[in-house]
Amino acid sequence: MSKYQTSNKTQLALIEAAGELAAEKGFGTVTTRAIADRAGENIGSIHYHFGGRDQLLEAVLRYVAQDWIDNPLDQYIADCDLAEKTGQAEALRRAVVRFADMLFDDEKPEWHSRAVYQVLQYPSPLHDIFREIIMNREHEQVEQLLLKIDSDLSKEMLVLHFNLLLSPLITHSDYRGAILPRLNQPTYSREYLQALVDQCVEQSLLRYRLPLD
Amino acid sequence: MSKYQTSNKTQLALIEAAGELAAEKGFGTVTTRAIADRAGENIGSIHYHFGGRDQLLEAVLRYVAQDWIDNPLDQYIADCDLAEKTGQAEALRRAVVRFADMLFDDEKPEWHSRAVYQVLQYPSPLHDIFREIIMNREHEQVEQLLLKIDSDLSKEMLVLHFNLLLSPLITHSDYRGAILPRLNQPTYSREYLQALVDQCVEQSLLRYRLPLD
DNA sequence: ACTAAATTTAATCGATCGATTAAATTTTGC
DNA sequence: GCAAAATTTAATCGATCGATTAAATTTAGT
Repeated sequence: MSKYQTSNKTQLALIEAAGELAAEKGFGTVTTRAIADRAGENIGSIHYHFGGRDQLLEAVLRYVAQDWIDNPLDQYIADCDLAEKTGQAEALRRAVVRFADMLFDDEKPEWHSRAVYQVLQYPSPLHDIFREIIMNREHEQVEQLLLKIDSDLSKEMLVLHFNLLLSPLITHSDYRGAILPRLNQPTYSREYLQALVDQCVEQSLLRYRLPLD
Repeated sequence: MSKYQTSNKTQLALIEAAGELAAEKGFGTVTTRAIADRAGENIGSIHYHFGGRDQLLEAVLRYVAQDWIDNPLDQYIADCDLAEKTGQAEALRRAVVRFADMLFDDEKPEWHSRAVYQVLQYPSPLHDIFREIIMNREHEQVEQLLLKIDSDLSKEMLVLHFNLLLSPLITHSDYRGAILPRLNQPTYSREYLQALVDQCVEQSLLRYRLPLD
């Protein structure tokens, strides 16, 4: 298995087609036929390469997860002096910028961010896999930073503050289909995203009484 | 049509069953058989009373929407003097409290809030209906308040600030299946929700330089 | 209680789902 | 370029989907 060159190309085409469709219609409603059609491949190849529909969707999740794993927060804030208030403020900003990059960077296919978070909405095997391979790591990275800023935060409050910091980004990703029409824009403009990031950063800097600049 | 007493009871049972299932698995994956089974009714009744699966799901949406329509923001902040900073601050708090009540009040069935926002995630007829009957009204109410607080806000920035104000509540509703396990709690505790609301209010009071108390 | 209308029920329709199979084709090492 | 392995393909499987139908039952006015 997986000996010939064409195998990889087929698998990638199926993953990308499945990811696109999942982003458009949701993981639960994507059919093997629609995937095969968009990928220009055969239904049988889904089962040959992945074992079935569910395993292909899991592969989609792991494919996107790799992008998050390859860009850990640690490497974004490696040169920040977390002992200093100004270093903490800069690290907080970079945490927001990184998260926004992961969700809105237009060099990434849109389905990367669209496909990811939705699996958290309902109980499913994919839900558990996502929590294990992405969400836990993301929370731990951010919570580690928040603890440097305020060591009094309990485990409960760390969960809350994770959401206070990043939920505007998450809602802008999840509900872009509802928000963009209100903005009369086809995609978020660079200026709008900049304002979004700035406001996320500012309100957290205010919350932790860190220097605004 | 709709002449006998039993008709209303059957329709309500079907709406509630469909709402529960939609909240659990998503609108797209709910089947007529599952709805009929949970409601203790017959599949044929779905088509008899509503015309089909899609129309029943639309009825579910309108049923929940009525709860939002019956509790407009205006009546929550009617006695706030929006000309005064303290009145603006109090109105902002009540806007957050109201939204949290709509999403987390445990006197409402959980599926009310779980079912609502998910339809905004993908293009669909339900998506458009929801935007028309709920989302536009909610945005207008909050944006009207925000304009009283800061009349310089552009239409674009009003959209952004709506999300800055309320997105922590939205993510806590949408992702409760992912957040609650991190809190090791079956449901959000009263204390946690209080902290969530307080933080939402505080960060917006700080943003608009309104008095904290 | 009778009757006509409204509602509920069980059975069945064609379409489409994920999955499987065996044959056809392509790829790679030699 | 040959042979063996890997991959792709088309056809088909049973299960389940939303929808429909006609018969059975229930309801409400008289």
